[in-house]
Amino acid sequence: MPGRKNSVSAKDVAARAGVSRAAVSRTFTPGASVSKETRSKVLEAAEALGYQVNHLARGLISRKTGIVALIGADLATPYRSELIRVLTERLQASGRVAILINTDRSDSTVDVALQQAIRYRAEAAVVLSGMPESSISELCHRNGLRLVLINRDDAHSGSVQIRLNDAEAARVALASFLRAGCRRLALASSQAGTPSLLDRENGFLAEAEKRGLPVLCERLGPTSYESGLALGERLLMRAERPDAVFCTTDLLACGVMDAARHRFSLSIPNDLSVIGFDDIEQASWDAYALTTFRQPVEEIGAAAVDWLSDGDAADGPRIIHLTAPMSWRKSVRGNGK
Amino acid sequence: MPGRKNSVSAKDVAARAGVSRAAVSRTFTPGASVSKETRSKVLEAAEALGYQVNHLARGLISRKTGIVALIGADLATPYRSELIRVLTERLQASGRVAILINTDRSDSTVDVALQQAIRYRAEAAVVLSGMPESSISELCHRNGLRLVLINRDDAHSGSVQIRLNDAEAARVALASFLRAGCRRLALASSQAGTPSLLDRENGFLAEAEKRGLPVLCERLGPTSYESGLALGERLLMRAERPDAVFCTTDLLACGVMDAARHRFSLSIPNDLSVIGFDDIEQASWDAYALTTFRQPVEEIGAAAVDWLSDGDAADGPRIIHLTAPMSWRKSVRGNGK
DNA sequence: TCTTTTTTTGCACACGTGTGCAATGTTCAT
DNA sequence: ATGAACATTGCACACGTGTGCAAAAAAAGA
Repeated sequence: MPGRKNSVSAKDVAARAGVSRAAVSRTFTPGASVSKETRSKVLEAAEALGYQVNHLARGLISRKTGIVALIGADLATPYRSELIRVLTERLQASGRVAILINTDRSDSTVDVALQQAIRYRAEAAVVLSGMPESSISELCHRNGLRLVLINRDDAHSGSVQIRLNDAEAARVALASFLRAGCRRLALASSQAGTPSLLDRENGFLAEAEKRGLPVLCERLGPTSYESGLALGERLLMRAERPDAVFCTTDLLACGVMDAARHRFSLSIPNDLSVIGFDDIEQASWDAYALTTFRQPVEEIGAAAVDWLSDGDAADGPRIIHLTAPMSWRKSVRGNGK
Repeated sequence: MPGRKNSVSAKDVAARAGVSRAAVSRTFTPGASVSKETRSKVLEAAEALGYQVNHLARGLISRKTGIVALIGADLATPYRSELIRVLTERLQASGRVAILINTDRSDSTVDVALQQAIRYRAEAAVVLSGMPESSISELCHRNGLRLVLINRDDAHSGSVQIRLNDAEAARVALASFLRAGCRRLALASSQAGTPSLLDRENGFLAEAEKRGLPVLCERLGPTSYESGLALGERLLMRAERPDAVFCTTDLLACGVMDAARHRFSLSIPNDLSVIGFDDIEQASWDAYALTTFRQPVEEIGAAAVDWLSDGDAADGPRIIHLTAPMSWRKSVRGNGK
């Protein structure tokens, strides 16, 4: 009588098929020993009753829940949402399921998110932003929760980091500006101060200093379009106006470009060259045609899921390095050669 | 010895605190009867061991998993990702957790997504796009999975629909064009043919017909920026070029605007007025300043989560109507009055 | 046909938790 | 001091599943 209670269980199916409950369990367990005959009887009964294996109970006994937590802030941001799309797709393809946990920008909420992941016995947590406190990281390790840290540093045991060549990309950006004939350089960033942002900032500044070039530098607010607008206004109001701005994020770059065009009537790239980072979808829109560095989201997703599937192949901390290739469009003078 | 196995359980905590396992369970169950003294002993031991309640086991026994599935396609789209952000936030605030399931645009993948939701004994599934087949919908009902359908029609028992005043908004768009002095009207939409898109299309066309006005009508591809570009080219190549385009989606509108500006050198709103729908973030960017209708995402999220919390207050099918207010910017001539 | 090998099946236990029930300990009014 | 009312605690069962183990059945070999 699975009728009006809640959900139908293996016992119900077994009763209807006239077999033991174990036979039902084995039918839905790949590689278990069931005869063709009972298998088909079970499948028929399951179909008729609308039976679905309870993954919670299965995870309870087999210690494999198939759950992976995605933890991050600013989930609706273009780059972040794209990354989430890729990760969920690849996790599903590998038979897992993603739970999505929203944090604000404070690190402490990352900690409570991780605790939530532990409560649901997630196999792993992918941290997209913010840094777990090291004590929590230890807690995760003790509870068998593996950690994937994207664009963070300072990993602990039982976790991977996935990192990009941020500093290198920033150096390429600088070289591109110089090749285009730009001389009054500027750097625009947010105040978020995440490791990847810092690498981009420092990469750009260090290279400029090595070449003895001054850089106009502004940092402002969160990483958003509005911050970009404000950054653009601040930079372009300066006495000697920059003719090239490296923005540590495409969102900032879009804001800077709009400020230049609509509030200073400048033409891009004639009056101002701009380079961003992330290659969000809007960067390819005609209104921006932004030269930028492409986040290798597919590769990041593949690397993360592959590492999860590797079992305990490498138990120590690991670092995976990926590269963000330049995507040349029309926001910098010349053709990039 | 919780040491090197997997995770620490209530039994371990009980042993360390010198109490029964039931006491541990009660300590972490709000409203259960525990003395101050044992409670603190338990909490101390739990802290020391890094104990986290196993929500899977808890859900198994109490039939309340706290899991809600979000199911949809095009997860990285601005409107979709914003909705997901709101839903995850509100679900978390109500003590639940969201699992995110990606589908492609075919309805059959929605069905397998729902089965996945059942397997994890989700309390409810929020369907953001695509339509579950009615047999699957029945399966959900039988397994106690409640359904929230956003901008779909044809609901079954034990489910809510959340719908917008799409047709009404389309009529307002038409009226705004006329008030601005536009006469050569056009409609741009994708071929997705979802209920909300159809309502917007038909609302616009029906109102135009009632007033005896012809409408240039194009439908093309999926709902994306690229489709908008192509739609813009098609419409603006016509012999008598439209001076107003209602786009059923902001993404389409952005494409149409860029086509008009960068491929036909038209000025907006002087040569062409544009109205969109959704109010994605980019609509407010200076490059677009798009007049559009705001998706009440916060209200949608609140309505969905409230309905979940209502228990079985209303068991029959329900429909919640929300309105999308107009957001007046600068892509239509005049000031909207 | 009889023995040996292999496959299939059911029983029973385990996973980690919530909770009814009875027993025990505590408070309070009389 | 005594009984009643009450708070606290432990036992044991239940939730739905996977799987080792032994029994049974089937297949294979002689």
